[in-house]
Amino acid sequence: MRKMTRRPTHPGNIIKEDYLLPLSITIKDMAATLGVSRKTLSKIINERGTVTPDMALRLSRAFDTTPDFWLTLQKNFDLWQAEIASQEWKKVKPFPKNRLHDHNPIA
Amino acid sequence: MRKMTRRPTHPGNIIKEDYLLPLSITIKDMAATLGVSRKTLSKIINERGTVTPDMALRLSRAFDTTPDFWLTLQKNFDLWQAEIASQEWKKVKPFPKNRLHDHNPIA
DNA sequence: ACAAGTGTAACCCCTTAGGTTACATTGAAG
DNA sequence: CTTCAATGTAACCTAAGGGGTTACACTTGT
Repeated sequence: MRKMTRRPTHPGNIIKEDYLLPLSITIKDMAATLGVSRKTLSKIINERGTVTPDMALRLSRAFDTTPDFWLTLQKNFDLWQAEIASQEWKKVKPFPKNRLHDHNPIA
Repeated sequence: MRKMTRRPTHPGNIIKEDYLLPLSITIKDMAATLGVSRKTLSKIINERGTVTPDMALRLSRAFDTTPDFWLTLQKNFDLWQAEIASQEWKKVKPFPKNRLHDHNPIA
């Protein structure tokens, strides 16, 4: 199991680098196109906001991508955040593996 | 571009079918092992709760899986929910592709 | 009958997405 | 220099939701 050591790319960074700047469009106008407030898009682009499922759908429409692309970026970012936000989850003790068959039905 | 799929598998279903039942453990005990309340785990198993990043980390520890596995299941479920929860996102008009260089072949 | 496991409601606290409005700053255009 | 659009952001509001506890009704195995 690979552990993530560096901060994952925030979806806002992709929006900015690959769409906002190349298109030479303002945040204000892009927000209007996406049908969200300027604040919402601004927060995401400045990596202080979250790409919600609804936002991912809007981005996928606007930029001809998959909503999954955006949500995966956000998921990886959220996971990285959760890993460092608390250490409580590390106290969880694993169940004995000998009783598990991973994703196979029990014999 | 894949469209409307069936209702994605909820992570709670995986927990139940692949771990709870094979291990012959109670929700009460599993919740204790995960370090969450019975209510929280019960909701997830009955597909009324969400696997949060923190919960994904706990599940990954308990069942020797990756947190990503659980979060991806939840992400797909959330996306499916968002698609049918509202139609507003369909009103978003795409930006002209001819000026983008992202994941599409350049014209 | 009894006890355990369970779903769930009621109630609490806390966080957060997203909208509006307002304000200070920046930068470009005049 | 002046003007103004764009921007980041704070303040404020609403709605939603996660997660905890407690309590209650129901089911099932003993």
